Amino acid sequence: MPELPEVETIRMGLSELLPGRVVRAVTHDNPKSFPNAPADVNVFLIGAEVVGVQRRAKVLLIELSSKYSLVIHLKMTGQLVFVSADTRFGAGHPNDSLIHALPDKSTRVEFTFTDGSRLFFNDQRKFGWVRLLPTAEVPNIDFMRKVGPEPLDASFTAGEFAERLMRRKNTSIKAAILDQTVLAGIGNIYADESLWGAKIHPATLVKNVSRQKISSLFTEIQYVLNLSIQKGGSSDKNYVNAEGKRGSYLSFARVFRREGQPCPRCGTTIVKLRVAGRGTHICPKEQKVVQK
DNA sequence: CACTTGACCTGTCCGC
DNA sequence: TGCGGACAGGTCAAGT
Repeated sequence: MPELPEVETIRMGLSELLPGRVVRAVTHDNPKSFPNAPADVNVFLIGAEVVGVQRRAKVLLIELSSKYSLVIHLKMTGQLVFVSADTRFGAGHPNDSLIHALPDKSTRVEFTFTDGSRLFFNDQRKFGWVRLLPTAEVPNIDFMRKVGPEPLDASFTAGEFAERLMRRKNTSIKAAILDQTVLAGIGNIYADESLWGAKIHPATLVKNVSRQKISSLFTEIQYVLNLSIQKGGSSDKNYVNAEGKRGSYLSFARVFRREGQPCPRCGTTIVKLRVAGRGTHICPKEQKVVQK
């Protein structure tokens, strides 16, 4: 669901759509989805102009002229969909990519801008959240202090990757790369895809993965993340971009959700198992658990 | 401290 | 057809 490529796709969309717009009104249906005090919202959100949109790990940051920022985590089923003032929902209209009208029953927060356009935070399962924080304090929240480096930053090296992995040397390699404090942005889809690319069994203990395989995994992680950003991310059920459109990475996926189909490299039937408490997809011939 | 499991939610699918 | 249970998977709290 929303992992680094999906959140990055939304960020790119929103950074074209939001800057310059001024918030006129905010409504929310669920305190958990937007736990801020109403007083803060009235003073620092209403009337503020969007300055820019950033991403860190799987978190979106919408920076406001009030020196506050909206910090948004989509968790599993979150969506951020922008709708212009003249949008008509449904097939046959110029902007008919949205399947149904918004707000819908999953809408948790609705932002209305002064020009009549709107931004919807939809979240079926209510795991995601929106917070309003002083921009200067964002780096100090727990999540930001603990989260690891961005895998697509030019400064992130295979050496640093290996070093950070070794903090989790007695756990499975899959659990380690899903750990956001090791590196940022990997979720279940890109974990399986990159481990297949590097021919590593997800249950292999980190300490038993060779240096060469770790280096290969580093390359594969960057490859699958970049490819997915190119394809607009992975849409399973819920994910859509800032314009309500789906991404197409899953039609290029090699193992994820492809149990019963042939491995694209060797033709062996892909199997699904459970590793680190998650559904996990592998080629059983090419990905073997290594023990030392 | 290192690591694993369960909880948080809602919707869908599968077997009986 | 209805109904219970498993499953989906990001993160944090609680347990071993």
